[in-house]
Amino acid sequence: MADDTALRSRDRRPRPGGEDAAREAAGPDYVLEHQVGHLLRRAHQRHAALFQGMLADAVGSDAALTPTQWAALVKLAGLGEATQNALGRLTAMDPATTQGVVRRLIARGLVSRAADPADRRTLKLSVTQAGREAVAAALPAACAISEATLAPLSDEERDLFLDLLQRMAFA
Amino acid sequence: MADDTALRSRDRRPRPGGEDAAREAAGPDYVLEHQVGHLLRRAHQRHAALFQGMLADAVGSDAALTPTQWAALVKLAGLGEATQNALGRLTAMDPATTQGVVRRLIARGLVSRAADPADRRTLKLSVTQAGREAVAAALPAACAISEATLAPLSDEERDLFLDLLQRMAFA
DNA sequence: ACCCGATCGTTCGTATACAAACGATCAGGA
DNA sequence: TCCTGATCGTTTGTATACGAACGATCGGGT
Repeated sequence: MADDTALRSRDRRPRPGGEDAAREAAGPDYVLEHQVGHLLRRAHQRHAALFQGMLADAVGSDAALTPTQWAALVKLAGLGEATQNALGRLTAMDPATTQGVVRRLIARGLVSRAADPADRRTLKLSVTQAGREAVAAALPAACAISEATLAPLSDEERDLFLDLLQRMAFA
Repeated sequence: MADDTALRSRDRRPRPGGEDAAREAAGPDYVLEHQVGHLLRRAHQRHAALFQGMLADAVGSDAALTPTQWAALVKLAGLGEATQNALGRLTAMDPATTQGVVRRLIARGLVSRAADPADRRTLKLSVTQAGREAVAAALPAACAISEATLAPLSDEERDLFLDLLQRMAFA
């Protein structure tokens, strides 16, 4: 696997045209750290780290939920009842992902499923009493996490950022 | 997608006090769609979809790279040479993730590894000739993808958004 | 009544992403 | 010298995330 076609990476041979070797290698003006995609990924990573740490501190690491699980649980709590795929659409998860998330929530006793006699394809999901208590217990932390994620910005910047981000997300 | 917040909880008679059932269930003022974390996740998803689609159109679905693979490849091309973990740190991947990404890049012949006699723990990575050609081939698409991701925003908004996002990502 | 396209939930395969633990190696100090 | 802490890359396990394919079911049109 270690073929030797590699070790000519640094033969910087300034061509008469004047193009620079590093620019030739990485491309002109393409700085990874300035690309939206990379910045979105890093910001999302930072939020996920804050979420995991702060929620575990608030409710205990054994009762902690992932961001995705929290999204599904809160959404379902607000709906009262929903089909699995419908819940997935409202939380931006595809059916395969939703299946895993819901399965873990059920395994924890936070969500229950029931067959729908009117449509035998679907599953009616609802939040159990333990699920409602979990939402109530985690809610203050969830708010604090959103706060902490936005901490680098001033109040006016937060409003502006959220507005622009929303347009980026739902375009 | 018409989101229906109208679906209220099922058997709820409005109490004389006036408190609403959905608020009681999901918590007051916590609207998932307004949380930074959720918006970051959706925006990141949208970018990933654009990336996959546009890059496949540009270089063919068989030669396409994932956003993470592209980040590692471009970064390594700019460095000329790097250790695996060092490359991971520069692209915000932990060692376990980096290992998988680099392994796939090597399997495609875009990156090569060499032992470092000075430090037998490390692996020196570099971009192969095929890797440099892949970078050159994908670079226009990469720029177009960043453009397309920012398309919902005006020019001034883009600058502002990137500035705020950078502070969110690197705080 | 039948058919046919759409939707439901599931499964498989692949690719991030991270925690945790591991052996190997390095660097520095007693 | 030896020891000790740090770093390197790897592996395992878990959790998103998505494409693709699947059988079951629904609904509409004929």
